[in-house]
Amino acid sequence: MELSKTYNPKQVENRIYRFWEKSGYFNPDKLPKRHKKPYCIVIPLPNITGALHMGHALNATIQDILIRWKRLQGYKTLLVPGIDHAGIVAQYVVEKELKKQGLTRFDLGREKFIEKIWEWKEKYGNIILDQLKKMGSSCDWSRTRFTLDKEYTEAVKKAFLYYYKKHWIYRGKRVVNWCVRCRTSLSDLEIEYKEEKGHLWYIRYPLSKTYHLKTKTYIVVATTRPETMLGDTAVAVNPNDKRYKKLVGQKVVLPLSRREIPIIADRIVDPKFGTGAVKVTPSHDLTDYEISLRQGLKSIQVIDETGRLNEQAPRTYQGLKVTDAREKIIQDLENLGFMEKIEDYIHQIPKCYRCGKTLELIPSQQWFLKTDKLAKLAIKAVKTNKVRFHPKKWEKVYFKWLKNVRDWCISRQIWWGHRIPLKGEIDVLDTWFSSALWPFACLGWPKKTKDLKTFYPTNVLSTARDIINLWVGRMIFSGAEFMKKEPFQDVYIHATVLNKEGKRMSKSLGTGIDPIDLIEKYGTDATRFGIIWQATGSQDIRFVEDNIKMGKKFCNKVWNASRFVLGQTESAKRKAQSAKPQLKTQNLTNADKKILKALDKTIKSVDKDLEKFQFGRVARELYGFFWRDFCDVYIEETKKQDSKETQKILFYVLLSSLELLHPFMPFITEEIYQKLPVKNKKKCLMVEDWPVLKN
RNA sequence: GGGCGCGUAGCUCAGCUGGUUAGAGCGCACGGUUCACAUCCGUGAGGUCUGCGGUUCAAAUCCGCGCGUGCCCACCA
Repeated sequence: MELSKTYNPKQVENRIYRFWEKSGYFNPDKLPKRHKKPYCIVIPLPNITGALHMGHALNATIQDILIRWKRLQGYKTLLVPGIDHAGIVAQYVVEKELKKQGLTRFDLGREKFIEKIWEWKEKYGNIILDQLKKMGSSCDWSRTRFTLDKEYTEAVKKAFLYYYKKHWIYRGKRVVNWCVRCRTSLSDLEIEYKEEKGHLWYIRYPLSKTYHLKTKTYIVVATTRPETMLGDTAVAVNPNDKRYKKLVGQKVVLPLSRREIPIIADRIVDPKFGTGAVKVTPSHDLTDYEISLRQGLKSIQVIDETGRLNEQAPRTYQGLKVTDAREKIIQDLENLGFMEKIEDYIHQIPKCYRCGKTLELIPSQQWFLKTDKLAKLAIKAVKTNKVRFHPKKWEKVYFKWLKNVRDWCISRQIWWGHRIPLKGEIDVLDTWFSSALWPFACLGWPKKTKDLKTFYPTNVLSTARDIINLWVGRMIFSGAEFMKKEPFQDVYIHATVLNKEGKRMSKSLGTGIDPIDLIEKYGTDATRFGIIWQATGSQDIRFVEDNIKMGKKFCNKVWNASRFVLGQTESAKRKAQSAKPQLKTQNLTNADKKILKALDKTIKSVDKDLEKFQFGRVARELYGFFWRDFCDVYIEETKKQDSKETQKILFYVLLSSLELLHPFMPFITEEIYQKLPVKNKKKCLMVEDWPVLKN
């Protein structure tokens, strides 16, 4: 039972992973009987278009550390894997494929197109799960769920109809964010703002009684979007603005359209911005829409769903794309003398979070979920400490959104997703509507399954900060509403992985690093250890490969120390050592006592810090203990002392170390364990007993 | 505009509720080992802990302001 001279992760990892899968221990039902108390984590649903990036690698490691640690402690552990159908995203990817053949989804028709996405899903949908396996994740693959599978679809239907009967879902024509490329509405959270250089155009709106410009009988409005003026239905000023007091109630004639519109007063207008007078376009601006509701203004839609000007616009602009219409309108305004001045202006432009296209705001018939009561449930859950954020500061982000939340636009005009379960409806639901149900739907809800009873509520949710509102908040209120219990106790928000320059890793920018490449180069254990080493506090991680190298060297150290102990322990070759030897305290040397004390201290702090999600700190503790205390000091000391006790201690400390290290570097520790002559050996290190304090 | 972070050795970062000569990994210099170590061990150089001010017997650690930097939110058109 000797260990090879060097550790070769490539030869070991696949074999060990298959061995674990065969053991059945990823499945809580197949764990030894003593594993009683449930401990469950549901993984953040990766979407079917996804590939593993460093953020996933970090999160996969974190979740697996927690699960393996609890499994060693004798918990009945379950890590639930799943894939999200990712409505807009998946549809976008497949549409892009079609485009290469010169086709659109409309050429194929709904049925055919959905078939295509399913085909695509079968082909690529499991890639990310395979990559999680490579990371060593001990998910119970027999419980893998897909958010569009039959049972999950039932859960979504049930949830929708429940809200519908409760009158929390309603239909209405509202101004929504609209992507003209994806041809669908988007929720507030699906918008990404991008800073762009633009202009602030100052346009003269002449007073109607004197429709001419010479005597300065006009009011100047400032706008970043002159083309929307065709849909203006008022000009608004602040009620306290003395400059315009006399004009309120009068009318102006809208240039180009030559419609008469009123000058009104509304408190939302900031007198300090621009000229203090703002054009009001209720159909294409949210603030303006709200003004129109307050003031009873009508709404004229001039931009249609394809991003072109419609028949409500003057004939010369009809059919033009928004950007072209803008050019022409600016030109016309200048020619006619309506343009006062133009300033450079940098502002945030709303973009579709998937295709990146600039969004339009247009009035549209959509389904909404009332969120006031649900938001209160979500707030209460955290306020009463039923759900705790780690680090706590993220509560602020959470509360802030929930306190200002608008009703949730849950309908999407795409084809890939859950059909709205009402007669005659052709829209599908927002992907996040289904993922909000994940912690209980993945366990079988609405059926009253054994899993649901055993594992709900789950214990920890570990995820990235950018979906605190998009996902975490919605899971919390869904759980509170449907299960009458919050879906998890602890929410761990892990650090964001940046590149060395401090920029977010991004495939499109070419700044991403593929963890699979690192695994190829250094092995999974080294990659896990290296990335977790940097996961301290909530500080974002500037990824450097040096840490992975360090992880590899550490693996080498663990391997060689094990070889040494195996070689030294003569008796080990003949008979199994007791995992928990009776150590005679009176015969111990100072070095013996010291290492045992250091081990106890390490066990204690590892437990304590894992409870607090201090993963990086634990990695350092383990590293320091094993390399410095055990290898550099104790092993060197044992070369000078010779006794049976020493051998027992060597063996005992090594075994305990392997157990402690196993959650962090599962493969190498399992491989070594398999070669150790341990008395009452378990089938896997994975289900060994977690070390206990000696004193 | 509001909010949240960050700024500690050449690089990436630890340093919890303030208290002995400020730590790790990588890198660097010197020496040793190669009978656990595709290496490892030992020793060492290197930091006015972003700047200024304050609280304190005592501050990298708490407070204020400035500078630099990153992120999130927002109905300044």
